[in-house]
Amino acid sequence: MDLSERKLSILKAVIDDYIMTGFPVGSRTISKKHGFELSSATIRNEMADLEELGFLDQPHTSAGRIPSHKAYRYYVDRMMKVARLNAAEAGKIRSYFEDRMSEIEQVMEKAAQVLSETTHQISMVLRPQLKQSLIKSIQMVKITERKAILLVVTNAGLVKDSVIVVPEGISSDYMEMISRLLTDKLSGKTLEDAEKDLITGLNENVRENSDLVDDIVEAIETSVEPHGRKGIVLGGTQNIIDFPAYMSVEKAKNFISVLESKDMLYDMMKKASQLEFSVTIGHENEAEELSDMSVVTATYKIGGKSLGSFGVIGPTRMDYSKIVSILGYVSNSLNSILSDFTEIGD
Amino acid sequence: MDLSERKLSILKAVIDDYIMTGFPVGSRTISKKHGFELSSATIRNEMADLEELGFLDQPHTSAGRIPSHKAYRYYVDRMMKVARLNAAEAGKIRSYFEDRMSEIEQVMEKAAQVLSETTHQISMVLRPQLKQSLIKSIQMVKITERKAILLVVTNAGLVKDSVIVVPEGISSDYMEMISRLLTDKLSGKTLEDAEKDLITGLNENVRENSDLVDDIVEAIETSVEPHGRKGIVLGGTQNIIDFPAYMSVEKAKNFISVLESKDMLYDMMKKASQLEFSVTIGHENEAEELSDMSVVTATYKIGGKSLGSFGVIGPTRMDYSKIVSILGYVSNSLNSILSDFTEIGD
DNA sequence: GTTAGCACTCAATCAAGTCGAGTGCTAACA
DNA sequence: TGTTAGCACTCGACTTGATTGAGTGCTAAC
Repeated sequence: MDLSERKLSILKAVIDDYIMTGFPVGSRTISKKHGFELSSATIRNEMADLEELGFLDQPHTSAGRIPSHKAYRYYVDRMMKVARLNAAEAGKIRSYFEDRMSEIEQVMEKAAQVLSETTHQISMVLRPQLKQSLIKSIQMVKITERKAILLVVTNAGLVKDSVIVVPEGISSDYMEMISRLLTDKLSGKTLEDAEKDLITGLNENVRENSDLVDDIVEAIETSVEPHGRKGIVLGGTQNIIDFPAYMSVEKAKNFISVLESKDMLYDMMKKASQLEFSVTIGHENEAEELSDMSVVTATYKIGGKSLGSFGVIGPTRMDYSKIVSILGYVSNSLNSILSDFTEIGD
Repeated sequence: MDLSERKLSILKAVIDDYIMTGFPVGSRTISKKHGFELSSATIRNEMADLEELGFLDQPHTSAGRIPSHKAYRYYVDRMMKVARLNAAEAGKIRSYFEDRMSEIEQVMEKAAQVLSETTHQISMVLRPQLKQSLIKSIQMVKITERKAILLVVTNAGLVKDSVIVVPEGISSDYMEMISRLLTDKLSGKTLEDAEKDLITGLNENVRENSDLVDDIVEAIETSVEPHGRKGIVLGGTQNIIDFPAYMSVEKAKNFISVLESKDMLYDMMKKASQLEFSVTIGHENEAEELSDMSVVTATYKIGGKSLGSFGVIGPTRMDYSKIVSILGYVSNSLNSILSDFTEIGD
């Protein structure tokens, strides 16, 4: 089935406009906004034809037209030009795939997940502040010809286990040598310091493998500041549709954007990590935006030290007793899991 | 500030009822549902007092009462009993923390995340079907006194890297021996078969360390069927609030529950993994529930073989051209990342 | 084939009216 | 003095009807 040139361009205009705006498109709009040299009446005639052919639908008599499923199909099959992504978007996608999660990171994600699913609220987890943890050892293990796993073990446990590519022909012995070298040089230092040291001090010893060194440095870097974002993991943001105060889509979006900026949450959670439990109700929240929300938090420990907090946020009408008991259980679970990471005895 | 016994129990009844139902609570409700031996009029008097004291609010003159923030605070501080979690809930929480993600799992999560954030739709990623991948080698590496990392390498790359606890006093040499033993015994087999073999065949050799064997079996188990759930990762479910068709909260919840059951999605994605790209619009979807949704999918390869698919789902009104180009880019990224996992040369 | 003109349609919006859950108050009762 | 029945009152939720205006289809002229 072939359409005339003109019908085609009108159809395309309708589809484009509707995809952009979401409102039914009228004949006048087409003739004005899309630069046709035709009057709205003419467009109307053509649109009537397109409707008869099944490409356009009319929600009701006096509304504009919207593309039918058939129109989308036609558009996808025959009219659509697939643009290349611009650099910014491509970069964004790439950066997502570039960082891996450490064991601890994973536990944080799991915690966020389980909290939101059991409480039906939005959950928040503050990542542990690892900058100051001390390195115990660094090991590289060859797993295939050109791949190795780098393990960074600190007094807060295993914080990084990432796959790195190694130059061909490196022996297991050589790797072990490097591992020992790294451990000697860095053990006892904080992750933060280690990062600096590595860049300046290591190159001489393994100059011939500077790519490898770069990979190692990068791995340690991302273990200090994973993702480079504020250290909050959110979970269950879809639960917002259960919040009665946000029946209006407008408000809900607004709140979501508050959550996503994360600054406010970060400050809150940071403060909360002082107290084993905290319940903040409505106006007690410092932030204006949260005056009809409640926040319940608890803390987790790594190596006996309270290193971070987690909790939920939701409407003041929440089942506090249940939530507190869940938080308590999760706190225990986290402490025991995280202490598993930490070795006893030093 | 102390309240009379009766006021207290009325306040508690209001809070409990309101937390349950979400509707303002009337005096009649209290006197009936909560088993008071008082008439509604008496309750009304008490409620009027409680309102004056600031514990109850009235949305408007002729409505029931809702607890004020002050009431919640009082409740949390003085009245609330924190129950112990029942076994089912505790179990659910524990099971979340029990499984770790393999490298590949992580990549899947990242893909879901980046897709939903760039397209503003709900994203779906089908986990690779690994049952049939062949084991290349198995290695255990001691990282601290009582911890080791178990690495399972297949022809689809590294599929599992989990921390396991080992009995005290096991030497690195002994571990290397076990690694070699496992590799000899299992290399060339599929993960599925390996699992069965392990349970029956290995115990004799390392009988004294049956806990260790159990851990290893479990690790391989979860790499075959991670999480034990249908193999779909969802992302960006909060984007549902941007779907105009789901302005009504009722419908939105309904759709979310369709998503969460996953059966339908699983079948769809499984089918989609045959085609490099697919666009399914509106009624073209087999499922009734999705007749006003469109699904766009693409596939990823591991070791040159198309092992899974991913895509987005949203209202038929979506920017197909942009979405297809994003999917294309993600497909390329995934292929190159996943082929990094796979070693060249066998 | 194109366009101006005009009657027509129908969702969206708003005002007025009705309904009913729940209240506060009063007076009687234990 | 505390409790209760009775009743007028309030006000949001819902219904109904009128109004508006964007956009159409059709006709007749160009």
